[in-house]
Amino acid sequence: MPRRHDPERRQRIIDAAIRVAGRDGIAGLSHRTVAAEADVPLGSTTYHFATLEELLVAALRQANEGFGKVLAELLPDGGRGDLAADLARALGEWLTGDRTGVELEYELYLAALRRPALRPVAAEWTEQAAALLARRTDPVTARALLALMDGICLQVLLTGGSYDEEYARTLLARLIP
Amino acid sequence: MPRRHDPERRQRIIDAAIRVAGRDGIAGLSHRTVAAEADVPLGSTTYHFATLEELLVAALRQANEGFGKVLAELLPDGGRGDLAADLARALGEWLTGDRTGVELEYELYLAALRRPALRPVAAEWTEQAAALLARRTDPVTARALLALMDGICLQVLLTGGSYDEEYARTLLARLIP
DNA sequence: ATCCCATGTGTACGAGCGTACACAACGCAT
DNA sequence: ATGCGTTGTGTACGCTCGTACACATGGGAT
Repeated sequence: MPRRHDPERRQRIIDAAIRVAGRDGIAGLSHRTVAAEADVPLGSTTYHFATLEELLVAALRQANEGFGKVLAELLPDGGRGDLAADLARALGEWLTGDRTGVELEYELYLAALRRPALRPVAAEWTEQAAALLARRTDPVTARALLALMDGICLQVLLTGGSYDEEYARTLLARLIP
Repeated sequence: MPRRHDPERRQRIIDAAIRVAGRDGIAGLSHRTVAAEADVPLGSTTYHFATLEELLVAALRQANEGFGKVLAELLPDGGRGDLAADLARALGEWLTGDRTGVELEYELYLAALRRPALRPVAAEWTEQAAALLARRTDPVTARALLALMDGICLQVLLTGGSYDEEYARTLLARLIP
């Protein structure tokens, strides 16, 4: 039996959970599905994560850390260029190609509505993003830009339509005083 | 045995489903929970709605119709007053007191991300609201205002914080050209 | 009055679920 | 080497679920 005393067992389970949630949604996440995806026995997931919610929190937190890094790259600090254009481009890169990440992000948002345990994770993400944006504008505008970006993302995801970067740039620009 | 051949049986089931979804979330919605809430036998819900998704669609569609009416009242047609102020006030009335309606609305969004069958329902709601707003501004601005309102709602719901109407009014005003 | 069929009801089945728990294996301090 | 505590594993229990289906019932066309 290989992989006995696997030092990264816990991490492998988290990674598998992210894959499952990205593929089937949070609803498809169970101890069994994660165990199968991670190729570990059922008892292993229950050992490392006593409750399913604990596993969910760990997975979503790690997923969000990844998103934060991406956003930080797309929003260089020194830039004094057109903030609206930068954000619109960032949204574009986020929404084109593999949308797994975005979908997971909004699933976290909306799942947090019903599960208080997820509230802090969602709040962390918002704070982090707001702080990044606040380097280029005032805090109030930063939060407003985030709100508008959230709304635009939702509209794109829900209508299944395509993303119009120029449209987003125009509207974001209106929010910047 | 009362209520045999209940002509409003189907409607009563839908109403019960809305109550259940509002209380426990869409996740808490099952044939059995709805049947119990509606005080009808299990077989009755499966007869009127072959699949659970069918029931979900019917319930959310009806819930959204209600929201549409409320929004129509809050946004009188003739008004040429301060649109941003009107919207901020509408958001306030929506977010204060019983938040069941708002939560259900965003749960619909969430569910629609993963269930294509719900996509049209969510799209309907957006179209309807956009049409209402377009009576007071241009269509592009209308959609942008909706997006920003969605984002603000999410932030309020997730941070569990209180709603600042003046803050919302200021930001909405920036979007109106 | 009779018959048909939409409607209503109860029960059963198989599956997946979270969780608990007894037991196995192994690193490590002693 | 020996014992112990952490880590890993397999199985079982009780529950809820969606769905299917056989049977009951009664309104309305004939």
